[in-house]
Amino acid sequence: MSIEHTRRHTGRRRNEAARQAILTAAVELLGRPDVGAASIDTIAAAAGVGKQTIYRWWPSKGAVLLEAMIERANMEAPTPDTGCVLTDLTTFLTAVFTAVHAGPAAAVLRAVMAEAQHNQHAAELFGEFTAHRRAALRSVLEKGVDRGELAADADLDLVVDQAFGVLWYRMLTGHGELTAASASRLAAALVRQAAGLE
Amino acid sequence: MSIEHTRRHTGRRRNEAARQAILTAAVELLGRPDVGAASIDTIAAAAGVGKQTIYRWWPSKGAVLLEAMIERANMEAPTPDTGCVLTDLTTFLTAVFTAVHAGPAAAVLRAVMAEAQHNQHAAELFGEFTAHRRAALRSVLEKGVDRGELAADADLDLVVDQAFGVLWYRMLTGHGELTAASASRLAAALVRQAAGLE
Amino acid sequence: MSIEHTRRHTGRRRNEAARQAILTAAVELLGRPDVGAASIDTIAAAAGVGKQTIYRWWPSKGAVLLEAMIERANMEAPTPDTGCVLTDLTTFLTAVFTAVHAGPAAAVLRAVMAEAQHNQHAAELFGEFTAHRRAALRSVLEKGVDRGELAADADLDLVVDQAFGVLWYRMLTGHGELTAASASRLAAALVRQAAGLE
Amino acid sequence: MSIEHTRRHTGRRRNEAARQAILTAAVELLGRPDVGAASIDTIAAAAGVGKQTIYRWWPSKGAVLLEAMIERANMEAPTPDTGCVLTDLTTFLTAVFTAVHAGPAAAVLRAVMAEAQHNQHAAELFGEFTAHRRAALRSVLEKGVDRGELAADADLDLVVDQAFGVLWYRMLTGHGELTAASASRLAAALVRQAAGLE
DNA sequence: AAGTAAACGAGACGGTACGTCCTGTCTTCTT
DNA sequence: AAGAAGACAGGACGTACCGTCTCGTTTACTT
Repeated sequence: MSIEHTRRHTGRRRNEAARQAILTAAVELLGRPDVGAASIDTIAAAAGVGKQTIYRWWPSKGAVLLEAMIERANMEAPTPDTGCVLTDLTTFLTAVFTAVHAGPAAAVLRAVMAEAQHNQHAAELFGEFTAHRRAALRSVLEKGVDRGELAADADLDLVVDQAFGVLWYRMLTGHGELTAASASRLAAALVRQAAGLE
Repeated sequence: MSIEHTRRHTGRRRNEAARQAILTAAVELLGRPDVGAASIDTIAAAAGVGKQTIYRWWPSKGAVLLEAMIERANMEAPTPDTGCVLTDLTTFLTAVFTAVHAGPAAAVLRAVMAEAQHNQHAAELFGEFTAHRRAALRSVLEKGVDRGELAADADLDLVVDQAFGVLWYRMLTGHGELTAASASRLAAALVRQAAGLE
Repeated sequence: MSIEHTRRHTGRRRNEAARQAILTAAVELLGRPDVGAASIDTIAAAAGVGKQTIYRWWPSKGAVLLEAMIERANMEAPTPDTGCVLTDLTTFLTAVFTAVHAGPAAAVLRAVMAEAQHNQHAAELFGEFTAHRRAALRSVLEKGVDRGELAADADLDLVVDQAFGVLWYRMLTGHGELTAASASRLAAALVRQAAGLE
Repeated sequence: MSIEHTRRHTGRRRNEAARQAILTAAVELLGRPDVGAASIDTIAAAAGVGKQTIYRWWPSKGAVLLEAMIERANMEAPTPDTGCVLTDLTTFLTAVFTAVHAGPAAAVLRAVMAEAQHNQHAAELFGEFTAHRRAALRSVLEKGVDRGELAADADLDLVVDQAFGVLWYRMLTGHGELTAASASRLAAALVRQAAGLE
């Protein structure tokens, strides 16, 4: 028997309402046309929160945005399993492309990326996020390999990077559409590429 | 009506040494491990130059970095024409990947990208730059179509975006190698993908 | 009508140890060379006490310091009555000067004064304190008047302000000694001044 | 012949208008009934100035206030020389008392004093200021000694500290008037005290 | 040679945002 | 009910940059 229950926690608990208000305000401000409107000060003011409450729980602005992104922007796209890798991949990419195309997600993602380029904290968190996303997509492709739809020696990491590469490249440069049609074409091309050469 | 083509210019000319010193200092500072060390102030100080000399010739920090990138980082990759699209594409991507892999180019590119996310000037200039780069790569692929190596209905814009997408995605997330071998694999995969399905 | 004089008090009583710890910590921290080290947070932490325990019993930081001053710094100088006003005054001022000269009292007094300049609570409490101190000194002088040692029309309020004025002025500016010798000279000068002109 | 004129100054010069605006705003804000309204932020805002412009020229808020005090509050009281020490002292103290009694000077002086209690820079500057003021008053008294109006062995430093002590003590505690009548009584008392005892 | 004009190094300016610190209040669990 | 712990809103602090604006100096073309 372990003692261990010396003292679990003491003092006031984290205010969930404040946390939500901060994330909401962050997303809302990033959605504004005025780029750069989302500073820690303005987020705190918009959320009706002290700046310290932000810094108590997040190490940097990027971390706030990342969390907002994950929670708000619903980037947790499904990893479908219909038995057909083309269908699965199309579904996955369509979900991601349209999520980014329509809502405020693109602004948030772009801001997170920018933050990660000159902020250590943000870079690490962003790295974890993208790794997780790649793993999700890879698992979809691996099922295709298992079923023999894709070549056994296909370079899945490369395929994954091509998929997310197109997404990020178009989002960051602002060129090219991120439509459902575009996602379908990309999915088809990638499957064709990885299917092997009969 | 006065012709007035007398007196073309009066006063001191632009100091090329200063221009070079600014670009060099910018690249050098971005190469530092300390991210964020490259501000206009620090660049000016490092170059032994007044800030106004920077703003006289460039509209924003992003513009300085972009020019530094083009001139220093030697991003002007060749657009080879050997008669074989796989060879041409491999050459192109290898040049780009290794340029980014080795030198300080990656740091500069990442900084430019970050700048472009919250700066109008920088975004436009960056857009022009990437459009130019895409056009270069596209011309390589178009020759492949003309020769029948690639399918006539291949979505070349998508292929281009996949190529640059992988580059930028790996550079920005810091994941995945940007080696010559990696470039070759990507070139081969893209040609396979666009070759058509006979 | 219910009498209800059962249950005089319910709940835990005030913790005297906590009170002492707070006052001790306040004085100790003010004695530190690092000026400004004494905040409510640091006092609470040093005393091993919650902040609320401080605010439950004192309305402001100034009030804590004032109480610490009165209790610790032993500012409750005696109001001697030997039958000789010069002796009494010398004793009084020597006690005050040396108390301030030696111990941590000066730091506490200076902090209280500073607090009182931008804090309503502190100002009022400080006003009461100084009024009480003036009354004590005045009573010493009044006995001298009664005995005919001082002129009947002597401006005792002015004499009192001269005495405390020298003390505070030297303490706050850090100039001039606050020694026993100095106290004696001041006492003699004030008696000479107020004795009238025979 | 010395060369020496290597380069006197380079770059833009200090903006005198900004300096004046800062000092004016500081005094104006301290005059407000709302204690604590004078922060660096509010002073900068009221003066239409960036905060850095304040920090570029003054090491602390106390330094700003001190300079404002010296320049605005016209604390440079005259050091009269009429040949009669009582007249001179009365004139001097009346000028000081009424200056403090009427205008915004008292608020500024109190704030400077408070600053000096927890700020090294401010303390040193304040020390210089008060030393200068003491010297001025002392020179008035010394002439009285020279003329035989005051005792040759009078403790002039003590007299000076009594005069300024009464001023500061009354100002800081808010008790007692600082009127012309009050100044006259104090002058008379101090002369009587220091005149010697024949 | 003298005049004129632009570019230069230097650096002060008004602003905005940062991240830290402190105050006084409030919750939560423990004594 | 009081205490220790600690989160909360608010707000000041002092620093770092940005992009603009003087300064006095230097360099080059025009007269």
